Amino acid sequence: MMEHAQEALFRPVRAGNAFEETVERLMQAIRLGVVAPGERLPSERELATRLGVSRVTVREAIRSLQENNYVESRRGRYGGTFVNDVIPKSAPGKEFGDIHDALTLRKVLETGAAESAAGRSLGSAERRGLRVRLEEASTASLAEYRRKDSRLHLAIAEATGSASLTAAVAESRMRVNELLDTIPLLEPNLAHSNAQHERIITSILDGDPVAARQAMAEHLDGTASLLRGFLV
Amino acid sequence: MMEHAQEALFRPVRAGNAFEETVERLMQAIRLGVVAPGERLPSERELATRLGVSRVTVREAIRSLQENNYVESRRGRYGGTFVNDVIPKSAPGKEFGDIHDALTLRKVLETGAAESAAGRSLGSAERRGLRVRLEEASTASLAEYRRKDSRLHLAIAEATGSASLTAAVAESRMRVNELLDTIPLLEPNLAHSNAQHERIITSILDGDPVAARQAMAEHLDGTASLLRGFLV
DNA sequence: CGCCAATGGCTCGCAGACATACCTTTGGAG
DNA sequence: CTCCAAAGGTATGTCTGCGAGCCATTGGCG
Repeated sequence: MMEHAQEALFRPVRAGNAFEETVERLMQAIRLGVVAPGERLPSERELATRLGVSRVTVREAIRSLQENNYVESRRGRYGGTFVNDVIPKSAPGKEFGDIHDALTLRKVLETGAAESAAGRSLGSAERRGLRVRLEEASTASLAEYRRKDSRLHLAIAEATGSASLTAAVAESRMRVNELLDTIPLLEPNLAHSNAQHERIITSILDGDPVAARQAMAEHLDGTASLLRGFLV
Repeated sequence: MMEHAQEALFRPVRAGNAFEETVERLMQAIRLGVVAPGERLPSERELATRLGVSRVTVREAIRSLQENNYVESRRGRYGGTFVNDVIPKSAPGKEFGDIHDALTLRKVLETGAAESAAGRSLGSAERRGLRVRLEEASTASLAEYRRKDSRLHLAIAEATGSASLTAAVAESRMRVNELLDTIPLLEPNLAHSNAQHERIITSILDGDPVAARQAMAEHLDGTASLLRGFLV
């Protein structure tokens, strides 16, 4: 019997209860900037349908986000639940094994996504989307950088045309962002990142998978060593 | 708002109910050969703990496997639930989008895993494990090939030292295996695969990430084009 | 031979999540 | 000005899954 493979296969079937999972997803959408501050979340009924949970559970999750000041709800038609500007922080407490695990998975997923995206023939809408995200990230302030950065990386994953891969990248980024939130973000890092983003997107749009992978790998290695340095 | 990233983030929070998820996991362990025919599954109590579900749910899942002749249970000390030799088949019914999705994710994960494994300094136990799995796969009969093949690929994922990556590979393989089960497996494919496995493992043991990735990519492209040919 | 530890087999009450229905608020359309 | 569609807010009965405990069976150990 393969002892180690069992650890992967016999891991818990559900990350938490329906409520916790739902909170986690909504947090992801907000922290990754998929729904920006000031924007509206889908309606409770729509979220319930799409997330596959009851509306009661969605409401409990939203309530918990309200109490932590992530969102505000307004009633009536054209009402809804809106994302606030202030985004609270989370606490650290990670172990080395977690860091290796998270960074290994991220590198595999994101370098693979970059290569895969570069290998496809992208539609004009997709090409424009990538350029827009790149522009947004490059002009972002320090405060909003992490969110714009995530949106760019998610756009790259989407450009692979694989929903599973996009979902995996989103989850992976959440894990890594939790780690990144515990270390400072400095202007020089930001400038460096922007230059790397430029190279990645150019390579993808040029249809050069090797260059895209290479550029993404260098980009990720930067934050990876930063993390290892700060946290170990 | 990023419309497409939402599809990934607002996907259902739970794949199915606890029972279905549990059946799925046990099926994975069996179909991927992590628990071989004749071997015993962990006890119900242990599975309940590790899978994070109640023992009642584990028992219902096992019951369903029994009814489909995957396993048999024996009571008493040194009893347990044992995997049968006969492994029933599943029905097809896939769409093109699913295939692209599954194959894209698999390629990203497995080429990444091969490269990552080759980039680590492996312990002697890990090196031996890889050689054993390679030997097992190369001497496998047609009937047992898929299982031995999966065990080898899982061993490669494990060699990255990332539990998340291993879990992702396991899930990805299950999806692709479902597709592979619908097309014939021929002797020439098998011989070809074995040669490729040889190259992959050699590259990993030699610590050559570029060669390992390249070899894995070629290996996967083989079955990928086979699949696209048969199913589209 | 008898004990007993570890396994599968079984039952019952509770808590979480669900489906459904209805109420309240709001602002644009007519 | 009225209406009403669409959003959040609330209540209730049902059911799945869980926890915990106990029973039944088996084979090795003393």
